[in-house]
Amino acid sequence: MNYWLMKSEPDVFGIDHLKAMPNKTEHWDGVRNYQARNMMRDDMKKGDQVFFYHSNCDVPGIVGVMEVVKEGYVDHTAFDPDAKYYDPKSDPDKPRWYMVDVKYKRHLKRTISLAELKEHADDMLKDCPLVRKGNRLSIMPITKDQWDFILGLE
DNA sequence: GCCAACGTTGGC
DNA sequence: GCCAACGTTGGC
Repeated sequence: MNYWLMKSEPDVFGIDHLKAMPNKTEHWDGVRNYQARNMMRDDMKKGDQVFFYHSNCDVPGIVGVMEVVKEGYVDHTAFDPDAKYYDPKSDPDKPRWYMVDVKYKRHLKRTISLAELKEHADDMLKDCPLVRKGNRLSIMPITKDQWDFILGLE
């Protein structure tokens, strides 16, 4: 089993939105970055555990846990001219973008803020892109050690 | 294949 | 709202 972190803006789609979905499950559409795409298409497996991270908000940080319930499949919103993340260059015969389905598991007891995580940027989280300046990856792998460490902060 | 220009992300 | 960092685009 692998571990991940996925970012989303709470104003657009936050953890409470996910929890409110039917079956507490939603497809993670709209990712238009190749690195993140590759992870969803190739590496994220059913049962993998995922941190839900809130970005672009008052207190950016990890707010909860979710689980991959459907592995990478074509992000059809790329073909929809009315969709926010429409990509005219993505051809249905040769799709460019993929997504996974994730299911809400739980909120953390408290938000583990980016500021707090950065306190460990030189030791436990040294290799975690999240705490590196200028990081813009919206999906990133988390090692088991990092995962356990972060949950230990809760 | 290089790289400048541009757009986006996301913390602050 | 600002701006640093970085990915993408497109001219050459």
